Amino acid sequence: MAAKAPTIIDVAKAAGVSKSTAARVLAGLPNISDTARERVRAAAVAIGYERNTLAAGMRSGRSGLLGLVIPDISNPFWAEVARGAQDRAAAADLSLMVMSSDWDPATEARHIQALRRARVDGAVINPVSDQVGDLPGAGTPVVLIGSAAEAFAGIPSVGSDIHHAVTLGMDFLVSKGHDMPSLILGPPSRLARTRFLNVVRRHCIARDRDPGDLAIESADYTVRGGRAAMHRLLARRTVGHGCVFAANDMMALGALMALHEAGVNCPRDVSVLGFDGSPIGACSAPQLTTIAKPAREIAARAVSMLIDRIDRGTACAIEELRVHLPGRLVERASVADLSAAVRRRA
Amino acid sequence: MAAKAPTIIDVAKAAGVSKSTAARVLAGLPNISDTARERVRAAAVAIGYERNTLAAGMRSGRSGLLGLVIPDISNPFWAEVARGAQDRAAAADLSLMVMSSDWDPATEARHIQALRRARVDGAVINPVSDQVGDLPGAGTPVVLIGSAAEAFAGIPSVGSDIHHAVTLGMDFLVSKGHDMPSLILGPPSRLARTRFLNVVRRHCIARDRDPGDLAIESADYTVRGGRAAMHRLLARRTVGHGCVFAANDMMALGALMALHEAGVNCPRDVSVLGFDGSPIGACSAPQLTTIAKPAREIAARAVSMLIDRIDRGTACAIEELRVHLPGRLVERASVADLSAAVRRRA
DNA sequence: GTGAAAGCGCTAACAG
DNA sequence: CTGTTAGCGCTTTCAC
Repeated sequence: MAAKAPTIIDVAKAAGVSKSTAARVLAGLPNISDTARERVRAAAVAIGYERNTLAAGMRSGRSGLLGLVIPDISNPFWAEVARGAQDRAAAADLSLMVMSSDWDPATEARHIQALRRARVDGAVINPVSDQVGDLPGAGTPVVLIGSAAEAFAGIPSVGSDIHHAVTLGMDFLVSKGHDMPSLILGPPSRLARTRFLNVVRRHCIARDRDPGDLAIESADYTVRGGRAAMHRLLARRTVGHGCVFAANDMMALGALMALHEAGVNCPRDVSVLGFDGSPIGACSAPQLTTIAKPAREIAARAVSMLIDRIDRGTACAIEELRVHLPGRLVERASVADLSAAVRRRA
Repeated sequence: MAAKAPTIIDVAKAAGVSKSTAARVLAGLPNISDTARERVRAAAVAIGYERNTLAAGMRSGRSGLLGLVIPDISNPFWAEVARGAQDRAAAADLSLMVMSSDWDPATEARHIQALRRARVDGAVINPVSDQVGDLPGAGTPVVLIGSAAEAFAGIPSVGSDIHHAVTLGMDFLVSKGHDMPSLILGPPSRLARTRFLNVVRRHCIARDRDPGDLAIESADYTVRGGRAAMHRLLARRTVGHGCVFAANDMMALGALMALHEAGVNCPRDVSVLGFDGSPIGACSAPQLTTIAKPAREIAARAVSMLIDRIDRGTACAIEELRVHLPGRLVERASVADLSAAVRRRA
């Protein structure tokens, strides 16, 4: 068993200076003689000193820790978010604690409590619960991400522009000659679902279609859920399912599986449009056409904003703190071009 | 701005007892009068007290933090590992810091330094560098995961039994009537690659084939890399590529893409066998047949072992601390059954 | 420029 | 059973 980790006192002793001189050098403060700086640096390296961020944080009130709470780390989209946040945090020399809430408000609450206890300097959270009481430890800066974020008054947020993104998808479907898509949405209780659905409804109304005719199935944002939902959709024989718009890529992938299992050819018989832009969508067959959200940028931006708030306090007006990043269409192979087919026939 | 977080002193004051009595109650120690316990608990809840784990850790020498260093959080296999570790850590009321090394030794080193500075109580690491100097902060318990783990003498490890897993794959290919597979392996410098390759070689020798005839391409464990490698393999016209064995699922998925792009039907013309058991393999077309490694169990086991070592010190013999979990064949649709075809013809 | 001293919030010995 | 007293390793006044 190695001896205890060397402290700043050990460094000071080895360098023959006082604790505070050593501290100053190590913190890179000015007003230090070159000799002292030299000797302290050498001593630190020599004895393998590594600053104890816990102890430092204790005194300075900064733990150097950031939290990230996302719904599902095994979903490649959220994994990308984690990557983006991680990288941005590391660039600021901050450590990130990533926690997966599993879409469960209770788990989310436990994670948030853990972050509070760890005295994180701030947290980026994708809220699962639509109503949250004390998301942060009172006074801890928080930045929300995701489509439901704006529901929380007074908390800054960054996310994709869901109205724009869904519209992008609907317009694309129309441009390819599709009519109203059937929908595979997330769990009924989620606010994100409502927002997604409402954009679709608005689109229907604008094109003189009855939103009430929309075939809708709900799932839990997983491949398995999307697959089951697609099967249910197929069982509804009264509705035509020329195309399906899924609210995330995992469910879209599940829909693809279901179609394959049911012997329905995609995109020839049924088209599928995803929503996320998971890199993994490029591996399905047919490759998934999807609306990509800039996962890494969203995360990086959220962390930047968080760091800003930590440093500058809650200075800026909240209105400036609603960032919307545009989605972008990634056209691959799961949506058929009916317009071309129509043209060909003519 | 909210006031500073309440401390144990605030609780004590509110409950009308001393700091240590409050501490005892909060720590659940015995020898406390029911009245005191009652009042402290009530006071804690009333003022919203939340223990400061940093401060606590400072005194007790335990930070309550665990580290996990994996190569790539966006790879679903490693995401599963993260999940497993996270869950196990949470069960022990420990927080986990997950870091992605990106297969880069320098990044890995930085992450490990961050963990050391955060004074994690222990860390689970998948070593990227085959030779590592001071992996842990001297004295910090470490458990290694992954196939290269055993190369580190004196550090306990848990991983899949790579010999068993690769053999499983080779035997399966043979049972389906395939001969020697072409290989898509990881980067040349990685120890894991050598071990994988050597099992294949041994298999060749046992079946009177010349290992020198093996067609081998290297990639970086990504979809993109696997795809490029498969294209290169296809370009080698001198070798027959009845089947390809990839060293991880992402590369196998990339191979599937390449095959599709080249107009080669899988599994009819070329079979592909993966290695990992990423859940996402079920979404490709054809669905990926693969050797599944128990990601969550590996991670959970590693964390359990780590906690054990933290609690009990470095007590047990290292020999007992090499855990190998068996892989398992997940037969889906990317490997053709040539034996059946042969039988049918007869 | 440098050192001495006072805590940050908590736990762990000690006494009572 | 409970209160008092030291620190954990660091930062941060405040003197010199």
